[in-house]
Formats: sequence, structure tokens, C-alpha cells
Amino acid sequence: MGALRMGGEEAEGRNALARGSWKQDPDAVKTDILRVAREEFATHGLSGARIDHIAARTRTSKRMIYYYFGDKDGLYRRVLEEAYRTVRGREASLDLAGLPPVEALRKLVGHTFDHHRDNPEFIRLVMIENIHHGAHLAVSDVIRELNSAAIENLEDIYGRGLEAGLFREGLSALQLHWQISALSFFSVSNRATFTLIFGDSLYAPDRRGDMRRDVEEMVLRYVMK
Amino acid sequence: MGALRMGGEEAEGRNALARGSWKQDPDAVKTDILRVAREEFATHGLSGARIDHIAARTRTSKRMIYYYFGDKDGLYRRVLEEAYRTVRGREASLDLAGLPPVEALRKLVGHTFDHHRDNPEFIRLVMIENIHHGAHLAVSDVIRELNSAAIENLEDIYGRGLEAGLFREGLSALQLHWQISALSFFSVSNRATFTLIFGDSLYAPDRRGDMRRDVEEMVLRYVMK
DNA sequence: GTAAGAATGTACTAAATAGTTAAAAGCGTC
DNA sequence: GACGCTTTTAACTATTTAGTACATTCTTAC
Repeated sequence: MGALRMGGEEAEGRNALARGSWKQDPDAVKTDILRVAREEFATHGLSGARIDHIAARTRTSKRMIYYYFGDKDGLYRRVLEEAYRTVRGREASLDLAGLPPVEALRKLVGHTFDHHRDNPEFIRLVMIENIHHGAHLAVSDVIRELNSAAIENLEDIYGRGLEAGLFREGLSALQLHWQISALSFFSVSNRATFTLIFGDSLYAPDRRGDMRRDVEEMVLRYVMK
Repeated sequence: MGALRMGGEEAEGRNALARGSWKQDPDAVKTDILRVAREEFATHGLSGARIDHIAARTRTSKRMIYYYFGDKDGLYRRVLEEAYRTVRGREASLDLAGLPPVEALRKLVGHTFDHHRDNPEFIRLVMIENIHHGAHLAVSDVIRELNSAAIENLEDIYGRGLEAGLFREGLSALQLHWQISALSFFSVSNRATFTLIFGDSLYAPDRRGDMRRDVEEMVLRYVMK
């Protein structure tokens, strides 16, 4: 007894693991679960996400989710950690030390803006985490390593700008990072409501470059003498 | 078993409506439900909110929630609409027409910043609505009326600043509103994760004025020649 | 006062959902 | 080639949760 046949796509994926002949590949299974879970959490939030939905779109089963990640919160935490880890990796790739301060700052701002716009899934995860008052990030150890890259870059640039007499005194790298983040983050996080209320003129596809330039301009004008 | 006693406030509230003698007061009931529901939705999100929790903290019953608001989504939509309505009311109270452009702009920015900081519940509702891609705002009629106040104020100020030769050309009220909103909104929406990662130096109670001044400064420097 | 309708209380239901149980198949090791 | 550990399958459960049925009480118009 027990219906052994399954429908469509699922069947193919599962056939490889069908009863009586399957290969063990724990890493691939974990990666697969995390990929699907990231989409589910980013789309529906923590409470809105359904373990059964995730399981259905994975090539493995619900049991494995619990086997590897313990419970729903554990899975969510891992998804969040991986998201932050990935972002951190990308940030390091920027080489600004060789550029003069103004150009370096402009490039950093533009890069941050683009990065946010290109990774709405990550933005959504951060929004969701903020809805939950950062409770899951608080018990994670990944975060402490995160402050380094962006802030250190900014500190270097700001310092060089000061020395060159181009930037005004009394600002801080942390504050600048905050402002750059605010403008870049909001551009993604509040797009839905903003567009609904004010129309999509600011968000037309060919306007993305304009918005980016405006954000760069705003930061530069704030920093420069 | 069967604890019949309830704690403090609740008991009093329900006694008034106890079996055999109760007064009808539909408006008070609706208001009460909306107040509790707003807190619940703002705290836990749409999927995370529990109708039973709302009912328990209301002085009426779950039955009445469905009687007046149809279903969970209907209740959420009403909460959202009321939140926007309230905000719109407060925005109109600002009188800037008499001020010279620079001061008017500074005051508008400061007011927006303060308003966001003082109404985190509203910010959270907007965050939640964005998580849901604005799907509920999209089917509401309250929003269309909203664009007016803030944008018109800005248009007036910007126009007067141009005439006076104080502001630079080529900007738009919508864009300015976007930037002001971004800085003010982010200050509340991402406070949790930002504080966890970078510490609370920017958010220390005695620093709020500094942040407000920085935001004002950033906008003014962007707009002025 | 009485009938019709609005408002409310109590108890219930059906479905969804996080998490579990039990067993069996692969895999390395001796 | 069997033993122990890891990985996987399939079916199951207990609880939570949105939503409802139905009776009852208040209010107002006549």
C-alpha cells in the first residue's frame, strides 16, 4: 500500500533517490534546502513561510529539514547567516585604496546602491529580521565579523579625504555608512508602497542610473567642503 | 480546572457585558478591536498575528472581529488604512508657507524625522506591508489621497527656493520626498539589525538630536547651491 | 408592547502546520 | 559480510488557528 508514484518535476528529482537505489550527498541536500528556504522566507516572512512548501520544492523531504536544521527557527537562522556571509564576501571584492578619496567614495556609494538593488532577497530577509527585532541575528555569531569591511573602507577614504583637505571635519565613518545604507536600502525595501502611492516614475527601468547618481551626489555633497 | 477568574482590567471590562445585561456600543467595540489589532499586527506581522490573541486582549469577543471586519485580511486592511489616515492628519498640521525656503525645508525634514521616530508602530506596519508587496494597500482607496500633503508642501518650498536663487535647478519634489523619507524611515526600520551589528552609539538617547540634525543637513546641502 | 433587525456570547469545526516515529537503505570498517 | 553510524522514506500526531453555527440579548420604529 502507500502511493509510490509522484507527479511531474518532483518525480524526476526523487527518482534519483528512489527506494532501493540512492546516493548520499549531504552537502548537496543541505544546499538545496537552504536555497529553497531562502526563497520561501524572503517571500513570505518567518511566520508566513511553510515548512511543507519548502519540503515540496526541495528534492528531498521534510524529515531532512528537521534532520539537518532542527526546527523552523534553526533553518531560518541558517538562511539568514548564509545570506549575510554571502554579502560580506561580495563587499570585500571592491578595491578602493588606489583611488583618490572623492572617486573612491563615489564608487563605494554606487556599489552599495547597486548591490542592494541587485539583491532584493537579501534586503527582504533583513527587513523580516527587523520586524522580529533582530532576535535571530542576536544569537548568531556571524554578525560580529561584518562591521569590518564597509566601515574600514569608509574610514580609510574619509581619512584620506580629510588629509587632502577635500572633506569637512567632524563626520564619522559609521554615520556615513548609516546614511549610505539608508538611501540604498530604502530604495529596495519601500519600493512597493512608494510606487503605489506616488507612481513608478522614480522606479522606471531607465531611471535606475539617475537614482544611483542622486544618491552618490547626496553623500558627496554632504561630505565635501 | 476551569479557572473562572480573570486578571484586573479584563474582568472589569467583561463584567460590564456579562450575561443578562450589556449595552450596545458598536463604535467603541470597533475602535477597541482596531487598537488591539494594530498592536498585534505591528508586533508580529500579518502572518504572525493571531486573531485569538487580539480577541483575548479586547474587551469583546472573537465573534465581533469577524462580525465587523469579515476576516483577518479585512481587519489588517482596516488597521493599515487607519494608520495611514492618522498620519495624514498629523502631516497637515505643519505650517510652512510663512517661513523662508531654507528654514521651511529644514523644519519639514526635522518634522518628518521626528514623526517617524515617534511612531515606530506605523513604520512597522509599512515595513510589513512592503514585505507583502503592498498587496493590501493596492486594494485600498485611502492611499491616493495621501500624496498631496507632503509633496505639495515640498513643491511650494522648492519653488520658492528656486525663485530666491537659493536652491539649485533640476531637482523634483518627489525625489526630495523620497530622500527625506529614506533617511527618516531607515532610522526606525533598521534600528534592530544596525544596532546589533554596529553597536548603539548612533542610537544613544542623547544622540537623537544629532541624527536629526545630520539628516536635515544632508538634505539642505543636497538642495542648496 | 411587539416585531424586526442589530449586536453579542458560547461552543464548535475543519484545515493547516510544526514536528515525530519507526524502519530501512547506503556507507565505511574490520 | 556483518556491524554500527549516517542518511533517507513514508506515514502519523498533537496542536494551533481561522472561521462558523446558532442561540440570545439589546435597540428602535411602529
